[in-house]
Amino acid sequence: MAKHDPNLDLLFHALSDPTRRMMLSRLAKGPAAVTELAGLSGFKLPTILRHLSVLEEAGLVATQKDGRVRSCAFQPKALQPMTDWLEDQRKLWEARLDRLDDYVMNLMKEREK
Amino acid sequence: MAKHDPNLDLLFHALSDPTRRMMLSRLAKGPAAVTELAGLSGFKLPTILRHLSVLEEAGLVATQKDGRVRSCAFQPKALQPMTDWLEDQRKLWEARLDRLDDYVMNLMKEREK
DNA sequence: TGTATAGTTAGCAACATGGCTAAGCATGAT
DNA sequence: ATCATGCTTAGCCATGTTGCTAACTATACA
Repeated sequence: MAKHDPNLDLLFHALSDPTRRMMLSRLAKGPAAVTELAGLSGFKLPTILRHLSVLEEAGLVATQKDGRVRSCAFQPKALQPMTDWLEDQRKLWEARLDRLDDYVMNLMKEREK
Repeated sequence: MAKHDPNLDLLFHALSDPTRRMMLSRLAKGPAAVTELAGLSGFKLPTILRHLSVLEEAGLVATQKDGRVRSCAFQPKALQPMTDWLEDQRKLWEARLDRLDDYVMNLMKEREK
């Protein structure tokens, strides 16, 4: 029940950009170098590096250098806080529906009297 | 297989702010007026209205005026594109693991020779 | 050693975001 | 009719984001 999870801010923000989502989709299929990601997106290298650092700060991508090439790898576990949040919301929503249900049932019982 | 879904941009962006997530959590429990949302957050009304419009544009909240009070309601269906995207990513990732698995199996078979 | 390749860094410009105050409008209560 | 309430709009300010170019570093290859 995190009141103000900065991790979620970073996660959702990272995913709110189509270029970053494209990068992630590529990386979900396997690791790739920065230049390949740049090629796929059509953006210049510095731009991609910035996006990459956003993804890294959100924990969605881990990178390491092999010689002069930086290899980027998708980190699926980083999505967990998001799915947890979704689940929390669903629970709230369903509890609400349950209460509504009770309410309606009571109304119907009252009517029968 | 949306190449550049602007809907997802709006969705993820809307969820990237803690104040907006707090508003959503409140609304998941049932409808509320703008003033109540402002009270919960501690921010001023205009600020909350701005957040509200972001949530509305993402389709996450629907509002309507009853007299002079605007009632806000959570729209859980709006989360669907996000869960779909998550599912797509998961598939990509698992396909990758499958290919890795095949690769390792082949390696082991080679070794047996 | 020299040259091409792969990143990296600094910094600029345009625009978006998130907070605010002040002033306005519409509705409900007296 | 008047006043309080609840929302709405306009506009300001500080900061963050997203693209770029230019200049730099570091590694591989000949």
